[in-house]
Amino acid sequence: MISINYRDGRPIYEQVRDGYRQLIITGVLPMGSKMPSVREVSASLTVNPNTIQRAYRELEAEGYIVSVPGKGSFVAERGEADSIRREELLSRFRTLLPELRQVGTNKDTLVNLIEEEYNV
Amino acid sequence: MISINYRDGRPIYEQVRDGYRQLIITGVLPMGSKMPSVREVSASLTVNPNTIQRAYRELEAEGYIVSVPGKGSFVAERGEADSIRREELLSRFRTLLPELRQVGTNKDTLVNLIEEEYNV
DNA sequence: TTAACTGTATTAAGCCACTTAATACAGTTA
DNA sequence: TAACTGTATTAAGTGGCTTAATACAGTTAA
Repeated sequence: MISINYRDGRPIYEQVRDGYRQLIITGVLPMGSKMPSVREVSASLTVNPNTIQRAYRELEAEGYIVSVPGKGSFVAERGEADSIRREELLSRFRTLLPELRQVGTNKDTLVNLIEEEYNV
Repeated sequence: MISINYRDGRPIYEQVRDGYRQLIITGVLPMGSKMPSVREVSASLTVNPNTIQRAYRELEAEGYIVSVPGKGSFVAERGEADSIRREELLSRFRTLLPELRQVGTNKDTLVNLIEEEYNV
């Protein structure tokens, strides 16, 4: 379902977390669908179960999945999870702007990039 | 001159590097001016000299300062350094856009943030 | 009911980046 | 000459990430 990159400096649990978050946000994993079990992901990626557990724990804290002992983990209803994530991304966006301006980035350059993104 | 935050998860050398880069970009440290010596910063922040040396080494690699053994480190001419940094920031900006869109961020929200930033 | 699954928790160990520490060397400057 | 500068090296400590080996409780299908 997802893949990890050992040359990536980021911890494996972050790569797993971000990978599944992306699958959920893009709708590849629809609401209510069952996530692969911790042990399944662990086996398919040849990674310790504890590492996957940590990724799932964080996804649950973010509101993207719901874990039920004995049953499994399931993709949660979105909405609140998205708004939490949106604020996080907007915060990074706002941080980026003054820095871009300081190094001489043109305003139109940025607006054009946005136009391109939304005109697809 | 700058401060570091131990609760921040980022390494100290990154905080020092980013802090001085900011001082240079904003013009607080003008072109050609002398940077505080590695030992001075080390003493004022109560941090090992090697840690500061690493921050300076990276700032020099980025083109923001020039270090001369025996004389000191000096703020370099900007231009090339800024363009390297600008591409770095633009890359992050481009990465952020599809993610923001996916979680339902409105295009005008982003454009307005840019307008505000540049209308100051 | 039993067997095989599920999430969850714990303890111990290893690895590696970051950091500290203690020196050392060469060039510069007052 | 003495005190500064950047730079380099080696050794050790710390903490986060990861692995490993279990264990427990709840769920589910045979």
